[in-house]
Order: sequence, then C-alpha cells, then structure tokens
Amino acid sequence: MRTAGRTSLAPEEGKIIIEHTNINPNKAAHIGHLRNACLGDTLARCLRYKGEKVEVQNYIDDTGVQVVDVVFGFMELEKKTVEDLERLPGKFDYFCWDLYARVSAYLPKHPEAQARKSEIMKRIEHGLDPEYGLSRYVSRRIVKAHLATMARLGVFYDVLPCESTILHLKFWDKAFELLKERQAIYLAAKGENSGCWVMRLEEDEEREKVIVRSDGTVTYVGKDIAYQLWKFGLLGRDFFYEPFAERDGRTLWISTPTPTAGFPAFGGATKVYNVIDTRQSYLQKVVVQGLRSLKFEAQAAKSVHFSYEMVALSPKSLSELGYAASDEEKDRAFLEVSGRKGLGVKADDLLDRLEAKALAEIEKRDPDRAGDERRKTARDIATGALRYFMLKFARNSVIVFDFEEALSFEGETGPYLQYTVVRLASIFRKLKERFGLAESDIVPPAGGAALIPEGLSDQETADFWDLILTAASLEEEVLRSVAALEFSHLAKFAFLLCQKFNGYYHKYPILAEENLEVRAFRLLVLRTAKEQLHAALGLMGIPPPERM
RNA sequence: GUGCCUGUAGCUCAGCUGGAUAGAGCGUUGGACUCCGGAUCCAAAGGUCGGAGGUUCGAAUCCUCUCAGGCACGCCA
Repeated sequence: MRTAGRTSLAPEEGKIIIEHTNINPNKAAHIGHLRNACLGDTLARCLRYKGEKVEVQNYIDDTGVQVVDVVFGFMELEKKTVEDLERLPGKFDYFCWDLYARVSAYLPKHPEAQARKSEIMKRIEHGLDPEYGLSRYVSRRIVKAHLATMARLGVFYDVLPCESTILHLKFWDKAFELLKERQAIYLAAKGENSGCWVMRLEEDEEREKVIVRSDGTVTYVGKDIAYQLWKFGLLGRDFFYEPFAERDGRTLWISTPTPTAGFPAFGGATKVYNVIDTRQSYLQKVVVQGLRSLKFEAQAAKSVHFSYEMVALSPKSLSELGYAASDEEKDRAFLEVSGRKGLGVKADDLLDRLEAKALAEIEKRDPDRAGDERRKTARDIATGALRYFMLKFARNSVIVFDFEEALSFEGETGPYLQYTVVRLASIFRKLKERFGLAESDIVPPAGGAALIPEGLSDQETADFWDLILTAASLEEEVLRSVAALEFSHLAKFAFLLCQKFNGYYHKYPILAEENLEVRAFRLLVLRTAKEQLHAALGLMGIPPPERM
C-alpha cells in the first residue's frame, strides 16, 4: 500500500532556482521575513521530494540605500569605526535595527545630511574606505546574523548572490546591450521620461516604465531583469564564488568579483521561482515582460512570482510592543511592519519566546529529563510552532500577527502535530520494550493472507479505510500544494491526518490488544500513518521530537 | 483614477477547477477509559457565506453591479 502512486513523483525540469529570504543586510530579521523564508524553504523541500534539482538563492543587496543608511548612522550619529563595531556588545542586528530607525527619523529632519548620504553611497560604489569597509563589515555581519536566525528554523541556502558583485562584474551593461539590441527598450525623446531608456508595458500601452534614468543610472527593475537573465543562463556573464559558511559538510557559497576556482555551477535554471510579497507584483510583471521583450518567451513562461500577503501587526500586539499609535493609525484593523519605524516583531525575539514557553511546559511535564535534551526539544517545538503558523494561512491572506495566537501550542498548531508524532514514537518504543518488536518488523501478512482480519467490526473497517486513505494521499497533496503554491493545503493535510490518527488511537487499543492478528493489523495501520506523517512534517521543516 | 487581493460561526481561518445536512481551531458549556502520553479525545450551542441581480436541475464557489477594507501603480529600493 505504500508503493502505490510513487510514479507521480517525477522531475519535470532540468533545474529549478528558488530565490527567497532576500532581507536587506542592515537590520534584524522580522516576522515578515520569516513568512517568506518558511514559504520558500517549504517550496524547496516539496520540489526536491518531487524529484526536482533545486538551487536555493538568497540575494544580498549589500550596496543598497538601506545599508547606506546604517553606515551613515554609524559614521555620523554614532561616530564609530569598524574597530568600534567589533567591540559593540549585544546582538549586532538588533543594534542596527534601532540605528536604522533612528537614521530614518533623522534624515527627513536634516535635509542637509542628504549630501553626506549621497557621498557615502558613491564612495561605497567606488570601493573607498572607510565607507566601503564599513558597509562591507555591516552587511556581512548582518548576513551572518540572518543565517543564524534562519538556521534555527532549519532554513538553509546554496548560494548568496550579492548586488555588489553584480555591479563589479557589470551584469547590467551586458543586459543593457541585449535590451537595446533586441529593441526591448527605447530612448524616450519627449514627454516626462525624456532622456530615459524605457520599456513599453503590454497591459497598458500608454504607460512606459523607466529602466535607465536620464543620468544614465539603472533602476531597481533594470537590475532585476539582468539578474533574472543570469538565473536562466541567458546573460552570457557569470559570477565567481567563494565559501561563506559550512554546515553538515556542505558549503554555502557567496558571489565574488575576484576570479576563483573550484566552485560548483550555479544559475542556468529551466524554471525560476521568486518568493516575494504581493506588493512587488507589478515589478515582477515588468521583469517577466523584459524577458518576453527579449524574445525569451520560454523563460518568461517559466518565471514564477510566488507572491504572498504581508504579515501585519494587530492593535493588541502593537500595544504589547509598546508602540504608541497615532490617531490616524488607531482605528486601523492592523498596521504594517516597518523597518524604517523600527516597528515589528523581531524573528529571534519571537523564537526566544516560543522556546521559553516550550521549555516551561517540558519542565512541568517531564522534570527529570536532562537540561540539554530539554533545550533541544524546546527548540524543536518552537520551530514547529512557528513554521506551522507561517504555513497554515493561505498565501493571499494577510497574517494579522497576534502573540497569543502565534504562541499557542494547542489545537491547529505545530506542537499538536509534534505531539501526535511523539505518541506514535512512544507506541513503537513500548512495542520494542515489551514485545521486542521493531518497527521494521511491522509488515503486511505474508503469503497473500488477508490484510484485514476476519471478523473486524464494520465500524473499525470504516475507520481503518478513512485513516489509511488519508495517509495515502500525501503525494497528491504535495503535488497539489506545489501546483497551486498553496502550502496551507499541506499543513491542513498533516493536521487532518493527526486528527484521524488521534481519533483512531483513542478508539482502538494497540499494545493492549490481545488478539495478535488484530494487533498486527492495527500496528501496520499506525506504521503507515507514522511514515506519511513524518514525511509531511519533513516537507514543512517541522522537526519530529522523540519525546516532548 | 486604474489594477490586484480580501469579506464565511463571538474570534482566527479552511472550503471557491459548481453537487447532498457549509467545516476546523480558539473561546463557551458539558463530558472521557485504574489500561498504549490529557500539548489528547467526545459532545452541545453557535452561520440568511458583505449586499443585490444573473447563469444553472443545483451557487460560499461562475458572471455583472454594489458596499466595506487592504495593497500596488516613482528617473525609491
């Protein structure tokens, strides 16, 4: 019964690139970033399960204005050097979170500072110290902080392409040539965009999107088109890479403009998923249209914007954060997270709270366990709670974040799924202790004997089919989730399977069953359910604890 | 102004490639085996599916209009 349907899992692409996380390296990660990473990572896991070759990229905008703002803050407001930053106590990403908010408030009140900010930006672009050195120090250290936060959730990447490398290797120049050559853009001679290179928009013939400004610099979308071309191997230019971090013997690579050797092949995908929130839908459309205008129809069709709604803050969570809402903000149902305002729930803070709560529960229930083991389990529960929370909502619905809801361990939550897994593990552990039977000994009856014992009640037969058919639909659910990019389906499926198992388990004794034939049958049902459930949790990145 | 998204139980959300009495969690109320983990299970109460029209044998689901909320639309990123 476990082999049925295997054929449905087959790769359809040569190579798939998923770009997700993409946090500006100038401040701590927040709950909005967590939703992005959880969705992207789950997509990666599901596609790999399907048999696809997947490359996960986390794009680092290390030369953008957000980093410049923080560099400005360190130089002008804090008067700090790189050496000072090395000695800064506490979490560096948290310090930058506050500093970025300070700078964002400072700049509008000090228009004269704009000149200095522009100067910093130019000097970073040209690699001039101390600005350049500071920007590199800040962005690299923040990236490490982000990677550490994501590692807490089991989210990892293959490669970190950097904006700075794209600039140094002049990816844009190459893309610009292509765009001009194939007449995908043209120089506007009159009108408000006079002097700019623009792209005509398909949907709205009247509108044109500026790709190159009248001063000759490229816009955000322009750079994105170049990057998208590279992902498909269409740019005719490539990065170099060097190791950035290690985990489990695997190397995470980061792009570099300096020629290196010995790195794996990155890029050159046949399909690309960009995990970006829905507010960027318009820009993503322009990027795809850019490919189409270049006559890369096939690649345009395989460029997927995996869009999702934002995570916002409930009025209750706002007051818990100590945020004083303005009169205008007061009657709103929710408020957007804002890095500029320093308004948001930091990812590590939320994870810390989840871990602390889980640890308290474990200590209450199982005070004899070793401290290390308790902490490990608390981490697993925190991860499970958070990842399930980020997946259970349909991607088109705004998550109005509420602490009480996010910190819940009961009902439709990750810990409920984990608890179910723990109960299953416990049954098989006791089976071994009491009867010396290993899980692998639980196999269908040999010699063509009936699977369902004779004389099984109609009710139990019906419950058996209900549970087993649900368990068997995992693959179908995964494929459906991937096709719709709707991982709430997968989450609901896992939850339903747990509910069905818990109901079955409540009604039918397993270890205490004296009829050995019936016991063997029920164990077989449980083994199947357990395997499918573990697979489902694995795809969602929810760790299955042995005990909790 | 134009485009996209959302509106379903007190609250948070599923269901939306049309199909039978509209589901779940939380909350409320009442229960559960001396036995395999009570982070569990069972039950009850709770809904004119924002509103109006239309298509259909049949609409929460499709179409039109409308009301309410959100987001986007820059020579910012």
